[in-house]
Amino acid sequence: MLTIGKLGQQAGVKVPTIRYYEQIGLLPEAERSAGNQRLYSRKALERLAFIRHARDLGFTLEAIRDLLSLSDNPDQFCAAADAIARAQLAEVESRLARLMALKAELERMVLQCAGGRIADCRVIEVLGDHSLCATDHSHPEPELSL
Amino acid sequence: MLTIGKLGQQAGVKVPTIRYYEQIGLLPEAERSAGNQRLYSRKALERLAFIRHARDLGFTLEAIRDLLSLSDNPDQFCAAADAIARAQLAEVESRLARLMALKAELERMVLQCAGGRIADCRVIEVLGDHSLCATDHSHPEPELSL
DNA sequence: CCTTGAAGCTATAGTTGCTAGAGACATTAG
DNA sequence: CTAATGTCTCTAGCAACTATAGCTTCAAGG
Repeated sequence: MLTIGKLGQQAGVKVPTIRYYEQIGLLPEAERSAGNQRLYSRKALERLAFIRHARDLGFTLEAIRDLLSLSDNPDQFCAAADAIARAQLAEVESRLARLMALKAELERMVLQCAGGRIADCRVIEVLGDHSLCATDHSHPEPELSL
Repeated sequence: MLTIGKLGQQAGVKVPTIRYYEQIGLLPEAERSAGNQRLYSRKALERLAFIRHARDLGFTLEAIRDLLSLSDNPDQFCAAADAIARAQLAEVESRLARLMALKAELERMVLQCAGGRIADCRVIEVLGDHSLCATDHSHPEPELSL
C-alpha cells in the first residue's frame, strides 16, 4: 500500500492533483489508514498512470472519464474508445495546422523588425492589421483554443 | 461612434469579452451615452482588433498588455516588442514539437484498434502503459501545457 | 404616442485543470 | 522524545473567458 506522496512520485502526478481527481470522481475514494491517511493499491497506481498518460496526450478529463468507464466495462466494443482517440487525434491535427500557420506569421513578424523605434515596428504594425495576415481571420469565426 | 454590439461584430469579439477586457484594464473605460451605454471610437476598434489578432496568435493577455503599452509609447525601442514576439515564437515552436510527437503516438494507437472488445483494445492498453510510449515521459518531469 | 423586442447594463457564479495557502493531525528519523 | 516531514481539510486563486439573472435603454412598427 502506498501513501499519497509515494503514489504521486511513482505516477508523476502531484499530490494535490491526486486529491483533486478523487474529488471530481476520476479516482475512487481511497482507503484510509488508522490515522486517516489515504492508502493506494497497485491498481490505483495503474489507473492514475493511465490518467496521467492520457492527460499528456491532451485528452480532457471528460474524455478520460469516458475511457475509464469503458475500460471498467470490458464487454463494450473497442469502437467507442477508438472514436474518442480519433477525436483527440483530429483535435491535435487541427491545433497543429493552426500552430504552423501562426509560426509562419510570427517568423515573418520577427524577421521584419528593423531594430528602430516602436513607431516603425513591424511587430506592432502587423498585429494591428488583420489584412496583412497570412491566415484567414474573417470575423464571425469560432474561437481558436490553442 | 459604435455601440458595444457593433464593435464586437466588427472586431470579431463577443460582447461580454469586451466588457471583460475593460474590467481588467486592457481596454480603457468606454465613453457612455446619455442612457449609460458604452460608445466606441474607431481608435477603440483598432485597439480591440489588435488584441484579437494577438490572441489569435496565442499571445497571453499579459503579453498583449505589454505590447499595448509599448505601442502607446512610440518612442521606445522596437527591441522590446521584438523580444515579446520572439518569446511567443519559441513557445509556439515548442508546442508544435510536442504536438507532433503526440500525433504520432495517437496515430499508432488508433491504427492498432482491432475493432474487438475493450478487453482487447490497444487504445486502452497503450494509455495504461507508459513504457509503450514513443515519447519520453520519465516521471519527475515538468507538466506539459498543451 | 405607445408598445414590443432586441440590445444594453451590473453583478455574480461557473468553466477547466489544476495550484497554493492556512492551520491542524500523523508518521518517521535521529 | 522531539523535530522534521508528510498528510489532512478547507478555501481561494490562476487564465480567459462564458453564462445567468434581473434590470434599463433604445429603435422600429402600428
